[in-house]
Amino acid sequence: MKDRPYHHGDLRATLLTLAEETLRDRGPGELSLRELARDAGVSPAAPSRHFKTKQALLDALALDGFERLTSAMTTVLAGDESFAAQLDALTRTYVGFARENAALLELMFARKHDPDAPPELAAAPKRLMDVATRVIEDGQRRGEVRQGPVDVLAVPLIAALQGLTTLALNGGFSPEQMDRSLDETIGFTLRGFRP
Amino acid sequence: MKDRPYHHGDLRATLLTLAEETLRDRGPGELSLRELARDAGVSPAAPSRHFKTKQALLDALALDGFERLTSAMTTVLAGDESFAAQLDALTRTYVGFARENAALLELMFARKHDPDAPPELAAAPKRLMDVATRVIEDGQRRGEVRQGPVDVLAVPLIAALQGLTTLALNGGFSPEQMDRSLDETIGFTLRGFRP
DNA sequence: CTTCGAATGTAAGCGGTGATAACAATGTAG
DNA sequence: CTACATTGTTATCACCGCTTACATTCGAAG
Repeated sequence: MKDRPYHHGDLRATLLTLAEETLRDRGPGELSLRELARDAGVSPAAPSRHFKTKQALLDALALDGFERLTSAMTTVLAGDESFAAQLDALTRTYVGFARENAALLELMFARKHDPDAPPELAAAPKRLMDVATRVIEDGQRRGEVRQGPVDVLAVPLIAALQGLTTLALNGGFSPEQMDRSLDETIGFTLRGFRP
Repeated sequence: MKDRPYHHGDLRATLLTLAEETLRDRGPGELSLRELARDAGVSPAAPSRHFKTKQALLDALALDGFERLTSAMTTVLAGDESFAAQLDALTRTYVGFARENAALLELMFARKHDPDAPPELAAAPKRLMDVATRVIEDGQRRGEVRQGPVDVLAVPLIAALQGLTTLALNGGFSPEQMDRSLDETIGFTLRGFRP
């Protein structure tokens, strides 16, 4: 029954999976390395081999979240539809991710990663914005978006998305309000970008 | 030397002050009730008389933050200037607050206050949005803002502000980038509201 | 003024935590 | 086969939030 092998074999991945579960349904801060170790069936000190510190575990989680969100937003932009359609898709993907990974998204944008976070993590938001940048460039090329430096234009977009979700999670919105606000924000953004 | 009175006299306020200091320059999570007690020169269990739990202390901090921000935004709208001017003032006040109270703002919008937070705290974001709502109503009355339900229209505004600040804090912006993005966001919002 | 209850602080201790150091088992490259 | 690197274990430290039982002080009613 208890002849578990001395080496777990895949502890790092297991820890990440378990951590994300706990994050999802009990929030960050409820996350304990010792508990993860227990759940994984290893000793309390074992996780330190893979994550020198608890913050490192959180950083890894956040980084993975950025990658998943960025990739989701990228793949949804495959076709060459109108700017309005792309914007709509982008927004709904973002909000969808936020709905299903609320705590993770919060972790991703929490200011805990300062000031000396792993460089990849520090660069992750930038890569997210690059997706928005591409959409805007496309729109400009089609004449559907007014001219201007794309990297600056992209800020209000991501900001609106991020703000909308944190507002939705904390502002005490009903789902219907959230949906209306979502539509409103899309239309709002569209107007803001109009030539 | 050590004939401190048995009763501190103003422990609750002292704790809040110390807590906000720690919050400001060491971030949340670094905040320890025991340490606060030490700094206040009081026994480790003393704070529990004023804040039954650590979360209660954080909630009080967040609530105070909401009140300060709301009041700051309200007072800056005294005159009856144009919508553009009011929007500008509102935005700069918000961002100014964010700059000076980064960790506090994060705390205010952190999803830790769920699902059974003190009702006043749950209502605080709503009151913040009410300020934005008033500005929008004014704008509509002047014909400077397009028609529509104000409570829905206000969402993109606050969302953009909140998103902009969290992006600024975590997105690795330089101050100049932040300023440009701020201007861009104001202009963006103005366009979005245009009739 | 005295008394007595409420408010506030203290002392002690519980279970839990993250981190580290010293040691043991396993995998792997030469 | 052997030496080394990796991964897990054991033991321990300092700290934490919280609770219970007790001490002191304050303030108001008699």
